[in-house]
Amino acid sequence: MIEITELRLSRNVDAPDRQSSGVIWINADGSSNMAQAIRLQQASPLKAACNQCSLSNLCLPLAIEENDLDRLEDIVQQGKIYNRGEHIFDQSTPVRSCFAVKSGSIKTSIITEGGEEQVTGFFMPGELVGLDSMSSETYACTARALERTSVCEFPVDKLEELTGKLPELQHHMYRMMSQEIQNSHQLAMLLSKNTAEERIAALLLSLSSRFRRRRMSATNFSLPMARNDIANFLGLAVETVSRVFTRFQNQGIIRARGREVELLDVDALQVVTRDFARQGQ
Amino acid sequence: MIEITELRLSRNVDAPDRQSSGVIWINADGSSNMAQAIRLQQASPLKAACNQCSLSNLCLPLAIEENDLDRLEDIVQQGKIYNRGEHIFDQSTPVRSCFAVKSGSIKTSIITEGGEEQVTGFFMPGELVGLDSMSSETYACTARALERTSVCEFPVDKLEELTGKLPELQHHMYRMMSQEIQNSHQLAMLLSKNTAEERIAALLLSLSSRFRRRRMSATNFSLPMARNDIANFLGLAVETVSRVFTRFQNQGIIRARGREVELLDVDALQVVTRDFARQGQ
DNA sequence: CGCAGACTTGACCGCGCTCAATGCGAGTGG
DNA sequence: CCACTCGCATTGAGCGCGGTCAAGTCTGCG
Repeated sequence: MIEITELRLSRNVDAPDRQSSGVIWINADGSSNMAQAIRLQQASPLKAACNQCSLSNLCLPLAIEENDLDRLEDIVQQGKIYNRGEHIFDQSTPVRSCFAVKSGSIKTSIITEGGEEQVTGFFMPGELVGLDSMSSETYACTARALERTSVCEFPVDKLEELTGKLPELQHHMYRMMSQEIQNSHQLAMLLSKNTAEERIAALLLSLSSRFRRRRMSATNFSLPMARNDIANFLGLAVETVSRVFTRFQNQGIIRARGREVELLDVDALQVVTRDFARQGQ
Repeated sequence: MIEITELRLSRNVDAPDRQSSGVIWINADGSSNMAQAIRLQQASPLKAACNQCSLSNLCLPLAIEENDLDRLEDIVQQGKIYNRGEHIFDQSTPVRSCFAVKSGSIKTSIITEGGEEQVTGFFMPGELVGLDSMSSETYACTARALERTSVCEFPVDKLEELTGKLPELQHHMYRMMSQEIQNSHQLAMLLSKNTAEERIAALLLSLSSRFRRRRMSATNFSLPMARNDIANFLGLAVETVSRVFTRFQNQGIIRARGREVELLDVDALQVVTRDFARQGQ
């Protein structure tokens, strides 16, 4: 049985990531985390602390033995920050790295010769961006930050070298890449067979399950992307997305104000996505 | 610049594959190749001869040094034959192997809970099937032979083990898998943005370029799949596919009788696929 | 020869796109 | 503080592409 709730990368996520969000916060005693951060960086300039990362149980470290973890930490560059709209990498430029989202979110898209954009995916914390360009000459897509976003960078040449030495990591890479293929096939299926309502219901459920994995509310979250991106991703017009949202709202299935969304009737959403399948049997 | 001509796996192909087609032919002198084949198999029961395969320059051997080739031959099971409609593997069954097409052709598809089928790809000689299930527990799709088809089988556990030892092979696997992701994204794009004519033109061009790689005619070939499969793959109704074919024929762009197709005006087809892009700039 | 499955063709209609206007919230400057 | 703007989201009216339904034609195969 196939769950349609995974439209994007089932490599998962976890936990509140306050300490990894790249935000400087002020403690009650007036101290901030900035001083610590600077001291940490100075002590070990590029060395990351995957073992202390709240996402470690579902990011790449998940596939690695405790004692091999430092080998991964040797190659990763941690904690780069991108502001909303900034490019993490650009289509057709030479591939250097793939990236793990630490906090925030990323969208990837392909630009055609004519300048048309096609959004190919949304990436949430703990998910890996750039697998579609792994071992390629140039990036197959462009990755942009949807909000203030912090990422960990894995140079592909070093990553390849490491996976050659750590069979479990290699296995994990294969699994994630084939997952990526499957997700893309699921998307293709959604695009070719389903109505606007079914597509949007599927997306909402996908986001919901991905928020749940981060131990955040699965029914109450805010969309990281604009309506425009949703429409583009799902092969719809913006107006259609808007109309479906209000239709769902009138039916009492969801409540939406701007990007804030509340799922009031998850079962109903699941019924919508399976609607087209019912007549099959 | 992105070519839309690659809807399916750019891992390529080559050459007439008469000797690898699994067909027994009779020579002018009355002798056949069967005796030789049997003798060969007896001499080395399961050992394949990748170095003698006409597809070796574009299949997996392409990534391997001459002297390492026997290590690949050790794990491959060569020359299994499937008749039209037979299953190479089934969705949701445990993953054992991925397969390279030697001759014939394969379609892969996902079956939903409701019994709906979605064709996810067509595979021609030299192309690798099953990458979407690499390192998974169970196959993500079902693979069926579209005609009499011979394949080489690579057990995934042994393949993984081998890629850990041969960095170039690992690199090649990554590249093929990311290609697969890219192709699937291209398909998603086609499905979400393009008209029926554009989709079909793109498919014809994709097939054309893949025939050319096998040093066969790029303008004169016969479709391995039924109209039904084309429609399903492209997210269209069979009737629409039919109508577009006749429309193209009336415009003098192609000539089609049943599965036999002749591309009369390749440029016109390319214009069709780029049509939607023109208004972008 | 006759049947079944694949393909083609035609008539009709609905979903979702297009075009256009309006609503709304955030940021900016007077 | 309000007025203004800009980007984003919503809502409405009209229509065209492609799906559906229904015949009819072609083709291969027993």
